[in-house]
Amino acid sequence: MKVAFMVAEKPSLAASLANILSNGKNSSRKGSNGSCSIHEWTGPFHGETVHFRMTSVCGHVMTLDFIGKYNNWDRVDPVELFSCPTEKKEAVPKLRMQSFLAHEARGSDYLILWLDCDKEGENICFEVISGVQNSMRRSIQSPDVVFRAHFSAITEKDIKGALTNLGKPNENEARSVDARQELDLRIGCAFTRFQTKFFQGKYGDLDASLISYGPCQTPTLGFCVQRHDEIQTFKPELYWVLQLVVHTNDGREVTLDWDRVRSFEKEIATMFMLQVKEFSEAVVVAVTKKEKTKQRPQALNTVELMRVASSGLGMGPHHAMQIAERLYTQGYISYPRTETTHYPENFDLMGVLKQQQHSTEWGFEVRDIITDGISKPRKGHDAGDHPPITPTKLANRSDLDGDAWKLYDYIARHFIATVSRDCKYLSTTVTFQVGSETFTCTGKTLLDPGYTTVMHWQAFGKNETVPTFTEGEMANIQDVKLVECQTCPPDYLTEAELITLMEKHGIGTDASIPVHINNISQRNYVTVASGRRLIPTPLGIILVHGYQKIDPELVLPTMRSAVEEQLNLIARGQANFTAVLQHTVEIFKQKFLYFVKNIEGMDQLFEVSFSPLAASGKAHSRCGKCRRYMKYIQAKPSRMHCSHCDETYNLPQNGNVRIYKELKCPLDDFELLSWSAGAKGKSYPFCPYCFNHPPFREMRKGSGCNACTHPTCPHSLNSTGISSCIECEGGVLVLDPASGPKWKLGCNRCDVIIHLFDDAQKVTVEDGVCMLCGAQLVNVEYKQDKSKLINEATEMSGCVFCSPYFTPLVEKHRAVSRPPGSRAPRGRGGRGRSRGRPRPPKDKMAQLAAYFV
DNA sequence: GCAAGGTC
Repeated sequence: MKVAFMVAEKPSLAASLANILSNGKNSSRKGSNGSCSIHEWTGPFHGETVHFRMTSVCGHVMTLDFIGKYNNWDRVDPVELFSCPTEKKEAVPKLRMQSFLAHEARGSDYLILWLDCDKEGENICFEVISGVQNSMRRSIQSPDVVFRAHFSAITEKDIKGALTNLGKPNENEARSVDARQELDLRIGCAFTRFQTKFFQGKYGDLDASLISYGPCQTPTLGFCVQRHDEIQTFKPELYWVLQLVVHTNDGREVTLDWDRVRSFEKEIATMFMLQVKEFSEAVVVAVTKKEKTKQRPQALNTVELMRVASSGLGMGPHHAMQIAERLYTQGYISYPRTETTHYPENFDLMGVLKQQQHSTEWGFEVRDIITDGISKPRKGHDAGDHPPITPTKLANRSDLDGDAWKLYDYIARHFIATVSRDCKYLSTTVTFQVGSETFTCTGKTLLDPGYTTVMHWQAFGKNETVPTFTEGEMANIQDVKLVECQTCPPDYLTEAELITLMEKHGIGTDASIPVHINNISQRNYVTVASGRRLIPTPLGIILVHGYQKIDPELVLPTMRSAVEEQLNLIARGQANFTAVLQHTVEIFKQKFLYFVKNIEGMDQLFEVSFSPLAASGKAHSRCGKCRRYMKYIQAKPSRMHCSHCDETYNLPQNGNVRIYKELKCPLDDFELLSWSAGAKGKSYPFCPYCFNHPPFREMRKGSGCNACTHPTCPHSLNSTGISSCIECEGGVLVLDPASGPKWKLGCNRCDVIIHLFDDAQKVTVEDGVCMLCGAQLVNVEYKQDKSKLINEATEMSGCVFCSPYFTPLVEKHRAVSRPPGSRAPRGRGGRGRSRGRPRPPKDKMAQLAAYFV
């Protein structure tokens, strides 16, 4: 039987498609990469019965990067990034997606691509094709091997229709994405590296380990700074409002609105007031009643979800999407990333509604709708991706924790609102005449709350009704006065407004908008204030003003769409890929060169707000070259700076740096420092000079004394190493001599930590080795009354792994805040031998040799 | 250490 291999963009879609196409009769198994599943069934295709095998990727298979040597920030001039070679790498190496696809496609006759129907999806089609091309039974060049399914909704009609009407993947669209990737990479990285190195090399209090530039994040920041500038340059203006208070016939007071609203000239306003003051009564000249409608919402898409999460629930878009993702994988809501606000024609609205009818929160309202019949949802926009976001099963408050519940509550209420009636009210406007001047008052009377019973935050307040007046009635004027007011500056941009601006200008996508907002906040360009308003920091303001000074296009919101217009030429086959790419790269290279040449313009702004390196930080430890104190700059990235030598030395990050007993490095005379990521983290002594300029070939840049191969220095690996690491290949467990009284050994490669001899006064590594395992012996000393040794001994030597009297005092851990991607702890256990000791070296020199293989 | 775009 022939095999048709089919690939979707994500595992959930593969499952839905398989279910539809097989009429629910498919078998499923987990794929070798642990993330993707394979669904199989037999069915008709091209006039015969074939075996269908459907799986998915997880988004892009590949990612673009510069070839290795161009990733060295110290040796590469950023301008080279506009022309240097690039390569495609696996986007998530641990998924081993290429080999997974090649394996599952083996021996297939047809390849049917079910990727999302957008340009990114088209690009992923070709990533899949290149992954499976050697696995197919026939060449992918053959005309009837590779097919593309085009679908605009995940419905039975659409999906089955797509299978019987297959097309071909669109190479032009895919190529336009290739071009976009290359442009973003070259432009973003060139500007980012240049700015970062330039300003970090000059200023000590930037508090930013990275000063990034990007075609999406920078215009995003631009919006926030633009509002800041509007606030700063705002000049308040005085204006006057004529306020009239009349009596109703039941004795209440009503303040009326002046038809002229306001006057910016006091004399004129005063003149009107004097005219009105001539009268003691206002004539009711008209009472108009009009039925008005507040429309129920359209079906929910991602951007609206993020807006409401930010403005209504106080959740940032990034956080909100993480929670939405979780609700989705737990089966509470439908796929949360979609642009569509229109339910598919055959969407089972009643089915979804019925799931909610026993809710303790909104079951009552739901049952009402079921009884009265649902209102047809408003027409929305169908982007052809996923259906709108809806609940998919009932959750009660106790099923979900805080934010997850808040988000689910909103999604459910929003859905119910879309099938509810509109809110209807009567708007009554009473018009009063006083001499030449007209005044009004307007009130609302609720006729039908409709959807606002479930979206209760949109319901009317109680005091919005207007008192009854009848036409021709005379109302007593209680008071006439002129109120002096001032125009107010706008407030800072809310996150919700920013999302709207980004959407409007096509900056980012529904999936990347939260990422860009998160970026500008994490990079310290904006802070999130109360009400989730975004206030730019001095750094953010200077960056934007700097671009505006040198080349305003760099921060213009139109820049992204201008580039995309070029890319669309490729997508539509109207221009040659290479020609467009070269042309656009060249433009940005010229912009880059101009920016570099004129960086002084931005630097002048930095000078005003930031302090030069030489004036930053606190005197700390001595420089080995000039013997003067260097300054410790704490702002990210923390550094040491010698103002006399005008040198900056990088430091290990994310921990505390202290002076280590005023000891010195024998090689360069720099004062030794000790770095620690806290009591449960890693720690080691280091020389600030060797850390940046490793003295030995085998020592990597960014290493401490625990990786130094100095033959005699008492702080080197040679003197403080105990044994090869019990977990990783090639690492050595080294005593941190500065860690007491919470003594610890740490691996100099991985994040294994061994806590030992708590509260001991002194721990030293001895010359001898353990006869059993070859580890260096250790000597421990306790104060008399603090001894934890057997018989309250104050001093003892032995092997931390093999000496039985030591084992109760030794405990293995993993450093907290271990780097992402590292393996999870494998449980407690101090004795390496228990898991099969990985070849303990026989002696110190062998140990060193083993370390550097 | 960098971009933006997919997705987990």
